[in-house]
Amino acid sequence: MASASVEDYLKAIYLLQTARTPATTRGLADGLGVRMASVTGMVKQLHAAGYVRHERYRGVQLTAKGRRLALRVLRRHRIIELFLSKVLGLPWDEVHEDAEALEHAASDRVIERLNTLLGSPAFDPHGAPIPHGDGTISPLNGRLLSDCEVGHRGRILCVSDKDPAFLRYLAGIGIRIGLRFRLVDKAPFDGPLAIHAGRKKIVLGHPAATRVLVSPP
Amino acid sequence: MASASVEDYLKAIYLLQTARTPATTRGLADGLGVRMASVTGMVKQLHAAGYVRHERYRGVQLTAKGRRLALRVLRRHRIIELFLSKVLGLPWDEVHEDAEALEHAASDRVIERLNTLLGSPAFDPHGAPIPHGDGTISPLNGRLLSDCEVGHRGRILCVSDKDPAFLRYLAGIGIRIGLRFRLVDKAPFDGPLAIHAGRKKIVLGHPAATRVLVSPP
DNA sequence: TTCCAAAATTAGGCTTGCCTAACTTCGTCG
DNA sequence: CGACGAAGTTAGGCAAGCCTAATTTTGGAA
Repeated sequence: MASASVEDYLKAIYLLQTARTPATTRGLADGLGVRMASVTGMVKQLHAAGYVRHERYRGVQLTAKGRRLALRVLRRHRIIELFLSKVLGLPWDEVHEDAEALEHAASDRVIERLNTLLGSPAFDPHGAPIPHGDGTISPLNGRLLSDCEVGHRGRILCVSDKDPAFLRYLAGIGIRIGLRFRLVDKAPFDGPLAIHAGRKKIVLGHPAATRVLVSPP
Repeated sequence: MASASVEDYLKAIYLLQTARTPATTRGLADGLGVRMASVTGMVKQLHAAGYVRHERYRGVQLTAKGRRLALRVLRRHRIIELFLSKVLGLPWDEVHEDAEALEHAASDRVIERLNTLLGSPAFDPHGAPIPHGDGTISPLNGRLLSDCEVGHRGRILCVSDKDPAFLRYLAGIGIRIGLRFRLVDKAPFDGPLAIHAGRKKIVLGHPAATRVLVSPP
């Protein structure tokens, strides 16, 4: 059985790769809240266990085995988030932390029962797809808000679950949204954005905006 | 925050004390599946943290602080067991292990929501009382089957949750039960017992029987 | 092209909680 | 009483995962 740490690292690597950012030592250290030296150490272990490929001074890449485990962890995480939100009635913007702890303690049996109880849902409370039991996952075909042109309209498909205040700010999944202008009109992918979300006008700092997927036009 | 290990030790000490057996190094080592030396080491830590009193070569005793934490852990454990059994539909004799893992990962908030979902239940699936949120617990006024005289009749009030096969064997909480005879008629509290439980005739080895509480006549 | 800051790695250390092996204490039985 | 086996403790070690400090590599800017 993989340790909770190993599971956390694989999940973090998967999430970075999925965001089309290479899984660097720096990125993992920031994402996991540990020092870079700790990441280097754990990466060696993950490599030895066959979970990742690693080229010194380059990032890491999940092997098929690593990806499989990462998706299993992500499945647990997202099913638990949905359970906490839908069944226990916890606010959708506050379930991440609890899920983070429970995902390492819940057995496959418990997870599959929760999945049944929830009706084999396709998405978690933040719009992220729930990996299937067979180790596959359906892609989201939205665009990053930060990649969109000014004037783009759509609906919020998916947001990061890491920051409760940010989640409350965006109001919800499925909300109509429009990109009004970029407050800093420099490079296309830099600086804050102004949007309409529902009836509110919102200004998003870039790091937040990169974590918003909107539906295609 | 106390570690999962600390919580497990305190829970084990509490359970031993409640069974009116002194919490010895041996008893804790057996109950927790570790070596005696490990128990001695951890007991030092528990003492330093103010959870237990300890006299060398005698057992340990919970302080008020230790008892409070033990009851919090036990509350988590029993609420989770009931949830797994009643809401997820896991067999009542198989929920112990999953609860053991989840009790260290579930936040107070999650536990209180589960408690509400379950209707603030008084007993777990094995008939054990669920400690209250305020750190108190209602006593069970039953007798240990192994303490009863031949001929005693009553209902199963509570059984240990540690051994699934044993649980299935006993059929359930509330079942009528009668002590027929002791297979070894030596000292009153020794050797296997023969009982009627429901329609079945059952032979209990002593260690199992000591974990059965029956209602008074 | 060189240089420098950021990224990455190595070396070495700390904590937790477990282990084995060796020793001490306890309590029971002859 | 005395001895012996079980219970308990101490000493020393190990693995996981984190840390800091020192060193190496990289890649972009002057």
